[in-house]
Amino acid sequence: MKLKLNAVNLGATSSSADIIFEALREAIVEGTMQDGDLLRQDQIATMFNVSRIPVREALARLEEQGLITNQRYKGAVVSSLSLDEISELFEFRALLESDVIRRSVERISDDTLEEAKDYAAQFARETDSNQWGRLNQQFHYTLYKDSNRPYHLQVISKALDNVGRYLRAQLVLTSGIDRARRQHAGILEAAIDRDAEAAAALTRDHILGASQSLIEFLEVERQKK
Amino acid sequence: MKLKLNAVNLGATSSSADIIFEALREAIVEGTMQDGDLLRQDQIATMFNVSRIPVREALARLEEQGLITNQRYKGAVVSSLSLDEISELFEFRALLESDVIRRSVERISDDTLEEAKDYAAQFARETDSNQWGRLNQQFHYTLYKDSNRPYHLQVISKALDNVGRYLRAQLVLTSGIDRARRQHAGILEAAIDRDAEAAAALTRDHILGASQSLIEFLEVERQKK
DNA sequence: CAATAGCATATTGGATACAATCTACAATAT
DNA sequence: ATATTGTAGATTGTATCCAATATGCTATTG
Repeated sequence: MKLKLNAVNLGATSSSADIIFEALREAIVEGTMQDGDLLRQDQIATMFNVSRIPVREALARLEEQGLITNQRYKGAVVSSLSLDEISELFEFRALLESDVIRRSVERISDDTLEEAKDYAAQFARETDSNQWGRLNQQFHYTLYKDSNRPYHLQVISKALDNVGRYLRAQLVLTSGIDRARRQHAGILEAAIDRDAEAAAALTRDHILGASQSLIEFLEVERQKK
Repeated sequence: MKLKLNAVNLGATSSSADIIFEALREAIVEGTMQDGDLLRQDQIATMFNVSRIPVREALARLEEQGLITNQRYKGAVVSSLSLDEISELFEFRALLESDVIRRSVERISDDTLEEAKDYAAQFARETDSNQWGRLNQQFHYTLYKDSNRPYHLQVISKALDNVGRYLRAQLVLTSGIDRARRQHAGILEAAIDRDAEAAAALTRDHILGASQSLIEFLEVERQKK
């Protein structure tokens, strides 16, 4: 007989290391932890009420992602990116994301379009700047998801993690959010028209435009110091 | 006064975890360890004469790279890729590598061209199939290195790690190595002519061609089981 | 007083020890 | 005989402990 019980796969539960990794990753991506901030193993271990062992495993994975830098016997710091590195990351995203959206729009479903429309609307009306990063990402991701390119999406996601905290800074500039809204509308329209080439070109412009205004902003910002 | 001594940066020395990570990575990429092989922490620890702690950190990093898969309380196995996943990885490489070689050839130095020529010659005359993978990679890398795109190269490198063991299988097919030699000559010629577009197009064909013949090979191979 | 050496403390890297969980096989029941 | 339960050994996850190294302060020397 079939047991009537909503079971969860306990074998797939997260280890402490998984949970700590996710928490630290999010803190870095969201900007809660800033460039150059020190990560003390003991301090993190105490915060999560575990020993340093799982913390170290989480740190090893974060370093592999490029989010932190480890110096033997000295400790780990949140990586900081040079303007050149940031610029390269945006060009990387422009290349990949325009390719992915092209393939996605070619086969996009009506349901996915509805979902994207919804996120675009939420993004347009959201006033809390802390939500912008997440909503922006959800909008774009929705438009990519029918591409059937899981590896591409994973790589895009990692690249986004590495620029997330800088992107946020860019959106908070009022012109940043306004332009993002207009450009989202344009991309969405191209997707609705099933015009894959237009969607790809607009996505590319969207990313490179954000890059340019971010770089200009950071040049002034970093000059100050 | 300046001390006359060739010092090495001891602060940058590798931890045990680094060394174990590299060794395992190479074993997987080179195909010494096969798809589905189990990685026992204790066994690896004994081999390297350390405790399981650094082994676990190496495994955490390998999993982050996608080279192994970890199941809580069960252990780690070398990841195996479906034909779809392999196919996607080659398309990913085609996209990125053609972009990178385009930028690289635009500004390629004579020294770099000489180096590439040398690797192409070595690859053409090499009879030991164990060397093909390495020489193939060195040839391509040389042609990419003037691109000034370190992040792109790093991502390409990781993608290559994930298909390395399959690529090797493809090259060993006689038609694989022959075609690779011809195509390398073509790409090299385009680079010498500073024809970035041609180099990009040929690189793309080279990668997608290898993909197609590999997939055909694996379809037969996997059918057998 | 400046520069250096010596020392104390903090922090990381790794070994050992133990707890949680899995796996395979024996024991038992139907 | 087959299915289920119990148990032992193997393996992983984590805590605790020790060693190696870095950092900052104090003392000493010229």
